[in-house]
Amino acid sequence: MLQINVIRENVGKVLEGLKKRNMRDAEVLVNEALTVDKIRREKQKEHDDLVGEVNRISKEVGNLMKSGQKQQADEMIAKMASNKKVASELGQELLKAEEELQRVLYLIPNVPADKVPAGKGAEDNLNVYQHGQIPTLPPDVQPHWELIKKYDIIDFDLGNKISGAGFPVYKGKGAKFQRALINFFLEEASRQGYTEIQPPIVVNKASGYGTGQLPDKEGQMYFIAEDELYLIPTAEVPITNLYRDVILNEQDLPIRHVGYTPCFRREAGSWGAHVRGLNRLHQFDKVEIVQIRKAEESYETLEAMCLYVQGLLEKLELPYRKLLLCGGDTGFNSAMTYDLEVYAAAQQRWLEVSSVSNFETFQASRLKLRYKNKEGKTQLLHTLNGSALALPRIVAAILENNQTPDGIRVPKVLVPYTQFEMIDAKL
RNA sequence: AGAGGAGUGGUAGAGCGGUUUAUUGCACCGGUCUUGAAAACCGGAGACCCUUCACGGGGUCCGGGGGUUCGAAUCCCUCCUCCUCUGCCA
Repeated sequence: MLQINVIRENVGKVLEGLKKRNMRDAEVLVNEALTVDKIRREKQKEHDDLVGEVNRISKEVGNLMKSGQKQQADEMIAKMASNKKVASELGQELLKAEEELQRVLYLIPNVPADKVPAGKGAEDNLNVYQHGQIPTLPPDVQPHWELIKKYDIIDFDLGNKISGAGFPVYKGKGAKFQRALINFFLEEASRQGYTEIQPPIVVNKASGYGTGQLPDKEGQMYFIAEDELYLIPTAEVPITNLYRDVILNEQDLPIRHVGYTPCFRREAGSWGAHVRGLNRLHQFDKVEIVQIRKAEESYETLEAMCLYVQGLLEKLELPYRKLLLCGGDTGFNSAMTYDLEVYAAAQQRWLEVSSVSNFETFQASRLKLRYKNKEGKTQLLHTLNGSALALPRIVAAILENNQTPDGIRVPKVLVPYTQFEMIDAKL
């Protein structure tokens, strides 16, 4: 959520930034917010002045009562009755204005950073870096959805039976490979100084609002109506919300966390032609890194986090490219996002495996996540996160790129975790 | 899940309708003393909103929400969380 005082003081810059997102009604929303804010401030002042007077008179009544001047007290009470009524009405109006302002602010996305290019969608993203050789595979190369059947490691039919589409069952070496990847990612992050967190995988409404999934992505999360809980779409939600309503001390910073969780996404309306096999799932595993930083160091941190994820891809021997997302493709909450995509040689497609974002104060202002600086002033912090990494497409790329006549070659760095070097015959 | 008890500032813990602008201890910060520190003494300290160039002023906050009252931390309703006992269960 953008802060209203920031919008008020930088209308031009905010509008110019939002233009890069190629969104139609930015100006309308911003103007609406400013109008409601003006009303809110007027009501606040009227209300406070009146309540202040009522408070003063109440105190006098107390004194009169105590000194036994009941009649005079009663007179003052009578005189105050109308003031009280007006104050209560003003209070209602103020509340309404505040709610209205909140509602509008929730609809305004983050302002993209200066470096973010304007653009409509994926075609306008900037390819800023590419690494690794695109593998040349023999003509009889198989896509991963064939390979998982050949070696009986991931079973979509079984998942269909017990749950539904998009809930695969991992079996044998397939299951062990998942576990190996999760452990590898967690260990690598720990070694870099990230503190491991194992959070709940359901969250309440307040957490959904805290990181911005609500109200923007209401229909995209699984919801348990009976207990009013949401299945998390990413570990970002519970981990970042650990710091909701928190004022940190400067010496507590920076905060660096890593966590593994399954992630749940309804993906309503997003199944298309290229969605096969592991490319898109309702439930998948992901290791997420989260950082909380002071404003002045957040962009440096974004680059560092990105380089860390790139390092993981290099250790896994996967060819990848790094995209700086354009305004239109940058998520609602993010000020700047890099996507990392690996090349899956059989599909001959780039698959997004990580998204690393700086949210600046957008989440922090919803979360009320602040720190006390050296001067003793409380300031909003910046939040950042990135996938490090999401498993299914990594698995897809490794299966496709590393296939040999004898089976799938496990990347060297994973062998200590898998305890096997090839995914071949059934276990 | 049922019965009972409890939620107050960083923490412990008083207050249970009107000198509460929330007592006090500890922890914290500043000062005096000291070469420095400790001790002692003195002082300070929260968050949010509105207003002001600023100094300052006003309002809100005692788990959340609602109510009673001229006046609520204090009384009532409701929800949440924690503790004890009982039940159930990985």
